[in-house]
Amino acid sequence: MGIIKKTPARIAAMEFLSLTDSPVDIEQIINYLRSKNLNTNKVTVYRIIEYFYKQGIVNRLDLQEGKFRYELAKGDHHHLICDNCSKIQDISDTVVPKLEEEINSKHKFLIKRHSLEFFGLCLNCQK
Amino acid sequence: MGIIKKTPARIAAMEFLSLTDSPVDIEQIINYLRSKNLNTNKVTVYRIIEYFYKQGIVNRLDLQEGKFRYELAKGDHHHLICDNCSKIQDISDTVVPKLEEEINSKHKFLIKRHSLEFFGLCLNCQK
DNA sequence: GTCACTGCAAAGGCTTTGCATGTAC
DNA sequence: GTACATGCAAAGCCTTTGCAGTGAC
Repeated sequence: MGIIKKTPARIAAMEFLSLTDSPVDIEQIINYLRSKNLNTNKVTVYRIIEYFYKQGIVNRLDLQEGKFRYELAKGDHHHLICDNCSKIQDISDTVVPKLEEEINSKHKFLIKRHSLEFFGLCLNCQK
Repeated sequence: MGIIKKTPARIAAMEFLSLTDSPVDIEQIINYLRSKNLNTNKVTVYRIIEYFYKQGIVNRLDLQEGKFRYELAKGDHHHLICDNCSKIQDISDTVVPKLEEEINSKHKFLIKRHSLEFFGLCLNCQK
C-alpha cells in the first residue's frame, strides 16, 4: 500500500466528488481542477480516480456511454438517465435486495454486485 | 430505409445469433463466420449488428467488459455474470416491471428501457 | 532522502467513418 | 443498372502503461 499523499489534485478531486450529486466523468473532474487553477494531466486524473475506486471511496458506473462515471460510494441506489437532456437522478432501492435473495436461493448464484439503471425521459423532456 | 439485401454474412450472423443462448460479442460473430468460410471484415460485422440493433432485432448489452454484447431480442430478462468463469445465465424478470410503474408514478420519469445485471460467482465457481 | 505522485508520450481495445469497389436485386 | 453492402485504411474515444522527473512526507 504505502503512504497516501495529499496532493492538490487529489484534494480537489475529492472536493468535486463531494460537491456534485450526479455521477461525474473524467473530463468533468479535469474541468473542475482547471477551474481551481490545477492543470492536472488526464492520466493523473485517471490514476486518482482509480485509487479512490480501489479504496472503495467511489463507485464506478457504466451508464452505457462508452465511458465510466464515478460517484462517492453510498447506500444502494440506482439512476434515472434522461435520453434527451442526460440528466441523472438518483432513486433509492428497496426491491433489488429481495430479488437478490431469491436469485441466491433459486439459482445458487452468489451475487456480489449488480447494476440497475433506467433510461428514458425525465419530466421536463416529456413535454 | 431501402431494401434489405440478404448477403451471406448477414444470413450467417443471424444464424449464429439464433444458435447461441449467451450474448455474443463482435469477435465471436467473426469467428463463427470464419468457420463458415466467410472472411468478413470486422467493420462489416459492426455494420451488420448495428443494422440488427436499429431494427430492434437484437438487444445490445453492456456487461461492463469495455465492449458490447448482442442477443436476439426477447422477453424481459436479465443476466447473472460469473466474475470467475464469465459464464452468462439468463434469469426471467417479474419484479422490474412493477418497479418501473412505481418510478413512473412517483418520479414522473418515462422509462423506455433499463439494464439490470448481476455479477458474482456461479454455482461451479463458488467451490 | 524516499517513495509516491505526476506529466508526457505512446499504445491498446473497441467502435466509427470515408471512400472506392463489389454484389444482391 | 442502381442502390446497398463490403473491404481497407484511418481515425476517434476512453483508458492503460512505461519511464523519467517532481514533490509530499
